[in-house]
Amino acid sequence: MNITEFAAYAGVSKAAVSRYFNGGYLSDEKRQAIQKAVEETGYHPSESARSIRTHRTGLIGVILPKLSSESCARVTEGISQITVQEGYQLLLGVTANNPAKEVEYLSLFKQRQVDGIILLATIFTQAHRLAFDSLHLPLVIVGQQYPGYSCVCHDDLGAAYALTKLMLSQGARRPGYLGVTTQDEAAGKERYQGFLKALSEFHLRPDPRLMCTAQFTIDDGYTQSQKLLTAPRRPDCLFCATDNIAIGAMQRCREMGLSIPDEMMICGVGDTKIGQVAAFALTTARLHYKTAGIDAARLLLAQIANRETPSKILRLDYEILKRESANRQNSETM
Amino acid sequence: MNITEFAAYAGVSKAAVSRYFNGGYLSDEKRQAIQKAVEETGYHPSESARSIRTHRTGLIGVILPKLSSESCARVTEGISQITVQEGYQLLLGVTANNPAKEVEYLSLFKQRQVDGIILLATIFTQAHRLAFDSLHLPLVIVGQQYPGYSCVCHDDLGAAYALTKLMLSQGARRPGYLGVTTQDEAAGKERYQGFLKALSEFHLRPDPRLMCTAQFTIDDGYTQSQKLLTAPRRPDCLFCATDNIAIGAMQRCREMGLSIPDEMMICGVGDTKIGQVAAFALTTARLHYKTAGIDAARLLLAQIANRETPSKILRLDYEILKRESANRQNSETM
DNA sequence: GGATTATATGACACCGATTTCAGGAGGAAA
DNA sequence: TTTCCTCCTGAAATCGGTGTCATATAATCC
Repeated sequence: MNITEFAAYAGVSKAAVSRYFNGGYLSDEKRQAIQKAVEETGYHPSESARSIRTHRTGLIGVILPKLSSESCARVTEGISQITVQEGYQLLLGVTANNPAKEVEYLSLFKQRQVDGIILLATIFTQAHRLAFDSLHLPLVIVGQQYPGYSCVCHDDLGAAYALTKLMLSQGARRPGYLGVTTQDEAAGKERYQGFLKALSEFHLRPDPRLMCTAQFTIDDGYTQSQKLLTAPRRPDCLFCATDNIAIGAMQRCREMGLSIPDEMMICGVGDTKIGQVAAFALTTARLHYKTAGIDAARLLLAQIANRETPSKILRLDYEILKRESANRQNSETM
Repeated sequence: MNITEFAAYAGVSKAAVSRYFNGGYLSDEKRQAIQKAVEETGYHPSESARSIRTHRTGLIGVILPKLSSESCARVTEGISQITVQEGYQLLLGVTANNPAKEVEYLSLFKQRQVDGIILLATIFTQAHRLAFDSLHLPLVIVGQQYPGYSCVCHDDLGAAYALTKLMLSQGARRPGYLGVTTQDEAAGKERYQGFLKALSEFHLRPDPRLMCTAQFTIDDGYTQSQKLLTAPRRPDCLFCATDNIAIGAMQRCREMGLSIPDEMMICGVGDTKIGQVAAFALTTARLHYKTAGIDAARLLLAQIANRETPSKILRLDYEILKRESANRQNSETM
């Protein structure tokens, strides 16, 4: 049923019906007639038709690498919470960790004329720059910083620094590093720099033989940790760029019979569920994923409503959770 | 830029432009002219405008209780994989475990004229029945069975039966049950029946003092397990309706100093990451969540294309993963 | 050669809404 | 009584596309 039929059914004009749904002068008499007709027919205006006139779709695009990653899911849940309150609906773009697909979704969402886009960013390429600049749409980036656009990100450097320092201050002197690609500015480069900063504070030189990168998975944490743990002089503590990687490394340590935390301390970053229930509860930095989603959504809505500058940077803090995996009860120093 | 402006720019008629994007007779000459103009201007037709005529939006609605639940995320990832291939995009409705919101989203998505809906169902109410019947839209239900509609579900009864039997056949004689509300037909009622079936096969009577329900979380598994584990004669094995609950219960066991699996065997259902890395690797039934998403998407697409009956039931099987938490090396019987 | 068919074209009606606009009715102020 | 404002109304234009249709040309068939 369309507005013309419905208006006839209700005995009013199309304009009156439109005013009923969108506000505008309308006598009580007609208002009630329409309300009654709505109840009887279940009529509701077509979103497609209305967005063709209003140029707003009530849609927000969310682009993310993987749904089954707890951090992404939590960010998205934060986004959903806020946007739904304001009557928006979420359009999902899952890239399967393929940066080219991020760009593809930007354009796909643009075609669909979403009102704004939130990008859970991973790696930036030249194509990203072009896509951003030709987007002409409110955009908020989560997890990475990118000049000229609104971003919500974590204090990756600070968290990595604090965690590494925590291990060093408990006596570790041969720190190992199991990170992710430095193409990822936040989880790769920033956390690496945090690690280095802690080392230099303890007058330690980074040892390339004790450093390695992995994918964002438990499995690869397990696989890649082998090189480090079988090195001639193996590390006495291990900073891992994510909880998943840390869990994988920890499994390897258990298999090798290394005692945790005495022979080997381990840290992750993120504070996902998995670290809490591991054989040795994982020392990690809690990152505020859901808050990031909430803040990103608020920033985006403000941008849509033109209440906010389109390039505001929000940096969320972290919280160190000192648990078994890096907690030496009889540590010499604290 | 709209089609009229663009047609003028390219030096052709509106109809030619439409044919360019939708197929239809078009001379090479015009085709090239339009292609050139597209490259120069970046023009693309408005989805809203086209769906107003075609009555298809290229949108599929997915309604789910929680994004940060691994099982939901995996189903959704399966859905995304298939639908994206076919050029559809996903509209997300997160209900935060509120069945009323499921109904709300059904109507919201209908207003938006999505081409179909996939519902990761939890609990059915009277309102659901009404909403389903007045939907008039392709619909596939995942995780539960509902007569008259296409469903993709797991063999919940079979999995629970097999797991319980696995524990009983290793010598357990006082089985405990930590389930979820039986309002949930699949995870609640079916798994409960599977548990009972195994008991009766071993000529055991269910003991109400050893049975309890919990929410779907680790925390509540931990909380609710207390009653069972501090019962006068505590159980010697525990069937938990989900992995999360099992992990919570296992934490409690460790704290109480119960040796696993000798004093207490534990099972979960689902095979989520968390069970694999727990202190004692969790015995569980792998449910094929991603496959469920894939199948549901295929079913829905077939329904949209009118190639499939709207009430086909798919029941996926399971796979028992016998791990530490319920694996007595020296078990008397197998 | 005439009939048929395949290819190609653009004007125009149409999809289902919103918004403008001209104007009517009623009340208050001058 | 006139003027002005507010409240209310529906016809019509508009948004940006798609689909139909009448028409034209060229190729093919008998």
